Amino acid sequence: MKKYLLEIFDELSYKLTYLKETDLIFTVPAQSNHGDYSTNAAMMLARALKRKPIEIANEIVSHLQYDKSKIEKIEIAGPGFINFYFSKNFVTKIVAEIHSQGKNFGKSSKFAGKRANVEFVSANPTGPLTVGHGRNAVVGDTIANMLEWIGYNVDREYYFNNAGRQMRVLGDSVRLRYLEILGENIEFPQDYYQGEYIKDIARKIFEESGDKYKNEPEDGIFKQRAEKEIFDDIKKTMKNIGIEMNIFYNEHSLYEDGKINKLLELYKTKNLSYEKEGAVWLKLTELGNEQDKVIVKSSGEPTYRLPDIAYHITKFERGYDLIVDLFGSDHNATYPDVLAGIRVLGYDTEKIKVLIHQFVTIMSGGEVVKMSTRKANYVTLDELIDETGSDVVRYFFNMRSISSHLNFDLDVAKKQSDENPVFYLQYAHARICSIIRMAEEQNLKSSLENLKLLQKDEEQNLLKKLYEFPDEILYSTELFEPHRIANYLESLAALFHKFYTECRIIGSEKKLAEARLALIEAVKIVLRNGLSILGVSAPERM
RNA sequence: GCGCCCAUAGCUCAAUUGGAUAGAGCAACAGCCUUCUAAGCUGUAGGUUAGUGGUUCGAUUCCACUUGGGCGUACCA
Repeated sequence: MKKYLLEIFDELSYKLTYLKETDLIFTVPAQSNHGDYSTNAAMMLARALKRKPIEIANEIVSHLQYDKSKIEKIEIAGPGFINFYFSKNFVTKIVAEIHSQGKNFGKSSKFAGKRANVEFVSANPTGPLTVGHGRNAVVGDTIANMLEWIGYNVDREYYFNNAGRQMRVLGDSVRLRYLEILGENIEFPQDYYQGEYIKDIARKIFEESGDKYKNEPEDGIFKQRAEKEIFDDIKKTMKNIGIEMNIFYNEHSLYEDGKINKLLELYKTKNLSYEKEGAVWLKLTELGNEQDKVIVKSSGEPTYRLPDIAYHITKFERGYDLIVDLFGSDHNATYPDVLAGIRVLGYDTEKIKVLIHQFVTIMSGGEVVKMSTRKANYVTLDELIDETGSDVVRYFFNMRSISSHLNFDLDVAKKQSDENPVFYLQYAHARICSIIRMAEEQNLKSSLENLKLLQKDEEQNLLKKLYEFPDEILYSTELFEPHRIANYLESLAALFHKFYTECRIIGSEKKLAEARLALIEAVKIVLRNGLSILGVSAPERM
């Protein structure tokens, strides 16, 4: 429907050239008595043309050439809205389109041939993924899916650091637990990793090698083993919610191939850095930021900024058209420095999209669960998946705007009941599958021959919603807002459930039953496609 | 102090780059299963969109200030 409107307006713009002055926007009005689609173009143009909106609207409508079998009625309403009413017959045509495109329905080629890199999770291997990481993981993977749907070739990338102080503390935590198992009297510092998993790793080393490593330093076997065990665990957790990274980028490699030193030299020769109090500072104030920051400590060790900048430069070197960084609000102060450091070297930072999601609050029994990795007071993502299932986890993290704090109510998530919104969608899909099975038993098959019989409100509303799907994906993706897809699917499922209660299939007149079967098959395709973007399964039975 | 994010129905949240009468789910109340899955549907009730100003044909949306919360504000990442 929208496609047709764009066509006829494009044609009209040769006659009324002022139409080219504004971006034409067609929206689905909240009120059904405002038509199927509506545009505010006349109002938008009013100021520029210094004419009355109603007058412009009248001019547009009177010059518009359109097929009366497609558009039934055009009205001008309110301060100057132009409302379009499509013919019922035309509306039904979407069913055939969905059938022919199948699992590709909703895809767009707008960004075909473009390459995107989505960096997410990026947790250092110091402990299992927590529920806190879960939001990042799920949203990142979903955004990657969405970008694929609009044509991008996407790399999913995990950036990590297995060097530095954090990892030394990790290795030493394991070492102390190991010595503890050997019966030595140890003092375990408060700021070391307190989790049980540290003891598990120490126990494994002991069981395999006895006291062989009694005198090993912390950054030898202990660190290596801890890193491997923890990383394996992280990968397993990601796999459990359907996430597969295709690039793991090690920060350490930036040192090994000299990128860090090269960058440091570059800043120096460009006179963008200076030494003070034994440290190297980047002149960020000259680049418009609030204060200069240290890039190399007086100890000679770089701060995270320098490798972060070097790392992002590799993303440009690797030729991406779009670079997406997703992280939690605790990192919100870091990215302006990194961006400034990259921009000054001539890279187009417009290609970088920084997404910041707010924190997750875990609720259990009406109480807030406080979390800290260091203190080992957390719910792991794996525990959550075990208790609720991957679908619930993915849906909960996807269903809210990332700029909102997310309340994750463990009690609701665990319930296999109508309080849990993911089942509402899956139930719609399962119901459709069930009807199709029943129909088959009665030798009833869907047909695209008599779609024009789909005239009832419940049918028409459902059909109109189906039209919106490709637009919704494109729009949601360009805004990087996965929750819109969840919202869309919920309203589609609601319209289906209404249709289900009002319109019977088995038992209806044959031609109508065939057309309705075709309709619900189309709904099934859209539900399945939408759920697959979210990474949620579409069960055949429930 | 400063920066980013947030404040919408009792609770959790939507609201198409400023649109027409602010919508869902849960909870509450009243109904609907001898017919394709009641994990569903229908109805009732629930709002000064935190507050005050401003911008304009029009503001939940944009701007300023105030209040209340989250996260930052390192020679940690």
